[in-house]
Amino acid sequence: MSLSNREIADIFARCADMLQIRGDNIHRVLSYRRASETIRAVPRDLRVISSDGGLTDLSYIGKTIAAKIDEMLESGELDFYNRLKEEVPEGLVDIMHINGVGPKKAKLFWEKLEVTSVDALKIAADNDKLAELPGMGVKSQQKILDGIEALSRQTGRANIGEALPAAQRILDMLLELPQAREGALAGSIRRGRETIGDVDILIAADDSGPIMERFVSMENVARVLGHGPTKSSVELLSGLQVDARVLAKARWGTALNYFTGSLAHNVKMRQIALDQGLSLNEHAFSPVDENKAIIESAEKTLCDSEEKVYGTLGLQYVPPELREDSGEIEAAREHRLPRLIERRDIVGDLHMHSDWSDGKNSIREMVDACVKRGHQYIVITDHSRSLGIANGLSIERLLAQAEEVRELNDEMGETIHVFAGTEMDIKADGSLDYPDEVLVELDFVIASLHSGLSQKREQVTARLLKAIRNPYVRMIGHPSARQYPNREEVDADWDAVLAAAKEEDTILEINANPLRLDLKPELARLAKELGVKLAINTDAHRVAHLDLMEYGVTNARRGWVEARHVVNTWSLERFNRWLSHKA
DNA sequence: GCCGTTTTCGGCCCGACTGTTTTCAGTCG
Repeated sequence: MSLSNREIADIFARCADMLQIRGDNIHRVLSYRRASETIRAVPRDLRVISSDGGLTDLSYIGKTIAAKIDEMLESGELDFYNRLKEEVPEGLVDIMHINGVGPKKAKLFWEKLEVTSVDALKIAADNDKLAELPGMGVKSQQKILDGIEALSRQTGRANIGEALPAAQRILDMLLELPQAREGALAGSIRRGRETIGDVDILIAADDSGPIMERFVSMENVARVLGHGPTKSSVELLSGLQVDARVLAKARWGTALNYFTGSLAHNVKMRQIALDQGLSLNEHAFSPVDENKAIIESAEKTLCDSEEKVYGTLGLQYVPPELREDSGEIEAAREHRLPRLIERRDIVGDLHMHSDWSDGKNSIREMVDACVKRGHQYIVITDHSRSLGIANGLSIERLLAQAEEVRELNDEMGETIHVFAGTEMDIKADGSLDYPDEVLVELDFVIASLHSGLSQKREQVTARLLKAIRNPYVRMIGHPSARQYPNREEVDADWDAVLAAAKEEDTILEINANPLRLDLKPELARLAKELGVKLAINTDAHRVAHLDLMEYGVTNARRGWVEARHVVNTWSLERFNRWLSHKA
C-alpha cells in the first residue's frame, strides 16, 4: 500500500528529528527537513512525478531522497526510517516538540532517565527528576512542565483569520506609543500563510524599553514567555504566541526582510549576498573576506527599507507572499516577477448566500452591502435542494428566487448588477442536484462538493469532471473542499481536473474564507499556468463575511496569480460577454 | 544529504534570550 504526499513528508520530518537527536551532521538533518517541506508544498501526486522521472527536479530532492520516496511509493514503508526507530525511540520526536526542548535535551532525558514519551517526561518532572540533570535546574523543569501543558492545549497552528486581526490590534496599540516610529507584522502572517505558528511584530524605535513594557503588560496576555530589552514573547489568552522585537529605524529593511522569511528564502538571499562578498543579517550588509568572515573594519551598509535590501543584491523587490523559495529569487534576478493581483482589482463577487438558504441576511441586505464595497456585479448563489441542513432551495423556490433577484436587479439600475445563480451540490453519487432544464433558467451556476468527501480518488475525480463538463456549470466552488482545522482536502486527480477546466472553460474558485482558502496557492499557481480561469469569491453567509475578500486575494498572490487570471476583475460588460458566449 | 553564474567537493545563517554556567550551552526563529 502506497503513501500519500503528506505521509511521506511527515516521515522525512520525523527522520530529521531522529537524526538530530542521534547527533548526525546538522546539514544532513536540514536536508531531510527541507525535503519534507518541499513535498508538503507539491501540488501533484508524487506517484505521477516519480513515474515521469521528475522527483530530482524538485528542490532539495536529490538521488538519495528520491530513492527513498520511490521505496515508500512502492512498499508503503521506509527501511531507513524503520531502522532509525530501532535506534532512537520515536517518542523522543514528540518530546522535541515541547517548547524549550531540543534534540540535546531529548537525548539527555532518554539517556539519563530512560524517558521516551511526553507522559513519562511529565512524571519525571513532577517528581523533580529533571532539575537534577546536568545543565538543568528548577526553572528549566518548570518551563518544560509549562511546555507540556501548552502542547496539550494546543490545537496546532492558528488560522490566519483568527491570528491576523489579533496581531493587527496589538500592532496598532504599540504604534500608538510615542517611541514607535514604524511597525509591521512579519513572519508567516505577512507572507499570508493559511495557518500561523506564532505572530512576529517588529517596531522601529530609538527607545525600546517602554514598548517592551507595554507589550508584556497587555490585558490579554496569559503568560510572559520572555522579556528582554529588544525582544519579548507572550502567550495570549487565546493560546496564540506573539513575539515582538524593537530595532533601529536605520535597520528596518534588513530586519523586516529577515523576520518575514521564509527561512528558505532568507538562506538564498544570504547566499546571493555572500556571492557578492557581503554577509547579510537582520542588522546590515557587512563586507566579508575570502574566508567569508566579516571584515570588522569595513563599513557596513544599512537598509531602512526592504526595497534597498533587494536593490543592493540587484534583485527586483519580492512581495512577501512569494517568499517561499519557489522560484521567486530566480525570477527577481531576471526582473520577471509577476504583477500580483490586488484587492482593488476585484470588482465583483460570484458566490454568496442569503437567508433563502443558510445565510443570515436578506438578498437586499447583501446587495446593499456589496454596493457599499464598490462591486459592479454579484451573484446570489444559495444552496441546492439536497443540502437539507442548509435549507437548500427546491426547484420551485429556486425559480421564485431567480424571479425576485431579477426584479431587484431592475430596481438597482446602473448601481450594481445582481445575477441569479445557485451553489449546486455535486451529490455523492456523482449526479448534479438540479436538472439541466432548471439550470438553463439561471445566469450563473456553481457546482460544489459538500458530501462524499472521503471517497476514493477515482470517484471524486469523476464527480468533479462531470460537473466541469456540464454545459451550464460556470464554476467549481471551493474545489478541494478542505476546511481548517479538521477537514483534509479531497483526494482527486488534480492534473485531470485542471485539464478539464481548461478545456471546458470552467472557472475554478479561490474561496476567500480563511477556513477554506481553496484552491490552495500551489494549485492556483498550476491552474493559472495552464490557462484555467480563476475567480476569488467570499462565499459570504452574512454581510460581515464580504470583507473576507482580502484573504482570498492574499491566497491568490501566494499562487503567483495576476489580475488577468481572475474573472471577477473583469468589467460587467466583459463578464456578460463571456457568459453569453459560453452559453 | 543537497547543491553549483568562483562547481562535483566543500560548503551549508547567526544573533537574542534563558538558565545554568562563573564564560557558556541549548533553544528558537
